[in-house]
Amino acid sequence: MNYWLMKSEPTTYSIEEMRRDRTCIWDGVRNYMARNFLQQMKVGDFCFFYHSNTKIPGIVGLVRVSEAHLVDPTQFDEKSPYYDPKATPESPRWQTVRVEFVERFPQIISLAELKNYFDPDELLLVRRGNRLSVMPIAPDIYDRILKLKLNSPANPW
DNA sequence: GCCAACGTTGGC
DNA sequence: GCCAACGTTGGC
Repeated sequence: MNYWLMKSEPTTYSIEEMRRDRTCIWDGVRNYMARNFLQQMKVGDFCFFYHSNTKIPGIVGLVRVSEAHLVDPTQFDEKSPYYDPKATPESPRWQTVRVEFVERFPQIISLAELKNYFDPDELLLVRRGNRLSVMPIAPDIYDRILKLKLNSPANPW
């Protein structure tokens, strides 16, 4: 079992939409390192759902991989903002996964809180200059984040 | 809105 | 293959 964190801007796709849809294809990732992590995901892996580029950035819920090794269909769609003219159905460039909703956390675990509790060497997310939208989470760090969720005082979101 | 950090592109 | 220019991410 592996653990991950995936970022989404809530104006693009939020945890509320994820809860409504129950499942979605995690399309639109156009960074090779992030794609390589997506390729390593297995059915049943857990992913933290992170809201980025918003007033209070942070982890807002949990999803689970329900299908692995999917071809991202948006790369072939000329009308999609994620269209990639260099990708063809014969040799696609971008793979991804389908995820299913698990839970929306009662409180956000804010980036500020995560920075307080974790060192940059344990959690990629709080490493300076990090821009990865898909990243691995070590199992022990995953457990500690879940405990934070239970213990963290109510904060606004 | 600013800007640091970083990835990508393309000329050479 | 180098590297300057440019575009994007995303916190603040």
